[in-house]
Amino acid sequence: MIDFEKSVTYVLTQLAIGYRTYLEKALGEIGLHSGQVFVMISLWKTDGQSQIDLVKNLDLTAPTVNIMIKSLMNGGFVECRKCPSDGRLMRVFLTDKGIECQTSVAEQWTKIEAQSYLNLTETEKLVLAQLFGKLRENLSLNIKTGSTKL
Amino acid sequence: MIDFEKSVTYVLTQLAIGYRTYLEKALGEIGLHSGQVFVMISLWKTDGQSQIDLVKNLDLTAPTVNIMIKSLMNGGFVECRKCPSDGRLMRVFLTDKGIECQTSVAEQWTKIEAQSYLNLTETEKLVLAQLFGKLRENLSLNIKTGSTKL
DNA sequence: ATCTAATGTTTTGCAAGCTAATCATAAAAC
DNA sequence: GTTTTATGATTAGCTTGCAAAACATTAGAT
Repeated sequence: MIDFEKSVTYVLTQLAIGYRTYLEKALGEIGLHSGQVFVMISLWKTDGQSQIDLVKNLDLTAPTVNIMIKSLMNGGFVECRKCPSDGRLMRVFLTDKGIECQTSVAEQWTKIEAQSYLNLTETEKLVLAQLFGKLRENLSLNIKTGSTKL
Repeated sequence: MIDFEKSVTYVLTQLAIGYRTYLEKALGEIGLHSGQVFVMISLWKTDGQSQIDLVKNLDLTAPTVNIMIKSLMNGGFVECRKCPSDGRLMRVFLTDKGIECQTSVAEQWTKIEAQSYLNLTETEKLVLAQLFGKLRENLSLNIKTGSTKL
């Protein structure tokens, strides 16, 4: 019988909950939530994306992104404008507030990274990044091919 | 400026979403959901725990566990009995169905693990476990001491 | 030009996590 | 013995993720 608690699935899931808690606390003062910040990260890279762009870039679903954008609009971080050339598209643009808060977010983010890396050597950091890459490959393998059945 | 997308926080969060999706699909036929299965894993180890026991063992909050137990009761996986010696405690016991499904869950879980490990050597598996351990330490550090402020 | 397809957004309804507040019971103080 | 305090369970309300279905608009077929 498999030892659930030592499995990647188990440990990684637990870690992710921890990271979410950290993010919530770190972003609370800025006015962002743990999920919304990922939308911001994508917009800081490429402003004016449509929802479907964000869906693809963030690997989330349309309803998830849709709701997050609404919250971000309420918070004054982004604003939406219908694309004039294609009425279906809703382009999302950063407001000044949305642009400016990047610095604060980066600060908080850097602190969490530093804490994560507390007792890791440079080599270990590299190895971790590599292993994460492999895990991601392995998982997305089936997703991309569509054969999600296990 | 920090490269958000290459950070542990970012990558690990994305991975966790992937694992959740996998779990949902793998457990769907069994009738369990991705969160509930962690309660089951704890009960398979120690049956008859109270909610507060589960909260501590799973590192979750009381409301989260409370709702999961309700769902698990609805699904017929567990049943609850008030502790006769302490009326506050609600002990959670596995039903036959709850005990029996462990085999199926282990099967599915093993498949996900196998897929995770597809292109990893034995050494890499060990290193990954070690690194996960360190991350967990680093994160829970502040949590345990109470100084959650960043 | 019209009808159908496809594409993008939104709504609805669920599960999973949280905080804060409430209720029930037990333990402790007095 | 009564009151206060502490503990465990629950409720209410939020964010975040999903699937499925509905809606709006564009593109394609005829």
